[in-house]
Amino acid sequence: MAQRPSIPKGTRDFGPQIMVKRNFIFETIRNVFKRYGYQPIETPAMENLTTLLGKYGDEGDKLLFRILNSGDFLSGIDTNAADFQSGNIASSISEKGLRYDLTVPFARFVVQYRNDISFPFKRYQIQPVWRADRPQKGRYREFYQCDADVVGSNSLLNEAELVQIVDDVFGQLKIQTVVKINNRKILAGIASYIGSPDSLTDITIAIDKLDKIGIENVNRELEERGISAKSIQLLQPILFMTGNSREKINALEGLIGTTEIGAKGLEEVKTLFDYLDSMNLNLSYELDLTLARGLNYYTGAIFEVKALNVSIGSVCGGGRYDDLTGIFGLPDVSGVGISFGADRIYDVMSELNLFPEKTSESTFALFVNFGKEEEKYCLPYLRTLRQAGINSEIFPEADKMKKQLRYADQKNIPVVILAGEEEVKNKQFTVKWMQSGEQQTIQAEKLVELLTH
RNA sequence: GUGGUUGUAGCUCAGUUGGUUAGAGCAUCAGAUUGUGGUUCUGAGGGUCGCGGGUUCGAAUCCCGUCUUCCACCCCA
Repeated sequence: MAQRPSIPKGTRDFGPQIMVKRNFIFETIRNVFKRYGYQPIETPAMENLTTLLGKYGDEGDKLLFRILNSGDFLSGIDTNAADFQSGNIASSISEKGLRYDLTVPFARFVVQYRNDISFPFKRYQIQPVWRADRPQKGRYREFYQCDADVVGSNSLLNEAELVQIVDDVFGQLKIQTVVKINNRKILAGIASYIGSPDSLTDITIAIDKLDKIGIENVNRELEERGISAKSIQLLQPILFMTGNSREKINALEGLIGTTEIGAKGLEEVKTLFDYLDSMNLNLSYELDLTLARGLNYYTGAIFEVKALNVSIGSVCGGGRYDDLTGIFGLPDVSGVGISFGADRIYDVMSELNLFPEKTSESTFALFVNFGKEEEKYCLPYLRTLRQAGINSEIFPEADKMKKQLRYADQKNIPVVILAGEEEVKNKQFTVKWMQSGEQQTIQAEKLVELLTH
């Protein structure tokens, strides 16, 4: 009754060759995080739904994977009731869900361990998250996020530092990127300026589509969403705004600078750009008013990093959240963070052929196995090589040499060490360099020396 | 969640208006070669034609459902 094995939609297996590359990405990001003084934490794959629900907006709630309660999950539920529908009983039969991102679990963590944490707290976290989205290229249902966050500090220096981290990471990975920067307070200022403070989300969604569908369609959509003609009129100069980041900021001051929240947002952005301008970054960064970012909890700066020259969208995103911990009972702790999408970074690097050839994770030397006596002869030297930090192995059975060399060839092992009857008798090894095919016979005690040079 | 798309050997793909026992290349394994891989030659194994149902004398081929893939919308890493 063997059935064809498979894995759920939108999930993937990773073989050894792929894992070497994935680990390269993880290690690069992890090392940068450490360099900036961030400390690691991990949280469970599943959280209580009360922790997760309502943090990501209606769309986000729909994309949460829910975990069915164990045991008789229908006990206590009237299956004959008139309102017996999935929507109504969902909360009764499921109380846990897979995490949707790392930021919300982190906020929960901070509140829960507030007495053990000294602020500002800088943490990094590299773990998978799950979204019940419809998969596409660069969009998976299980993927890794690499997050760095600072909580307990309002300073915009943190925002600047995160951009620096982005610069370091993508610099090391050799990916060309642009950081799009916006500020929720500016968006709120725009909404307030045009007299529709409650329509902030409608307006930002509409602005976001400007490039795609054009000004007329955007205006029509705003109208359909119930924005008044006067508001739309006031919005036009903002939609048509051109120039570089500084010019846009200056232009905005004459418009939304009159609103309290808009003025605050502009001031924050100016400060951030001042910091960034003094940092000698390699990547480019720009104010992008069309950047809205759906996550509900952002209140200040928002970032999105796009890789240049590829079809895949954003590879990194983040922003400031002033009251995420407040939801869990710890008010007045502001945080700001950034999240690298490892899987998309992988896709970008694949597409652009950016992975380095060399990998330190594979085997360097293989002892060919000629039989029981020869095995015994090799084992102490195998141990010595390993202790010297050389990745090495012995073929586990005395198969044909052809097969053993083939194994080395396919595993890309550069060095093969042969010890047959002759070598054992003379306390020697024959070392074969696979790439050139050259081989040399040396005294056994010279083996480590030869291979470490 | 809405609309479209894809699925034949491990991989990339052929497969005639519906017609015998579904093919090729690459990969795998074995041999040529008992201490030498990549090249070459010879041979072999490997298929519930995504899955389930229907139409038909007969289905990889036509119809319906379902799963999966990719794409657009939505949203996002």
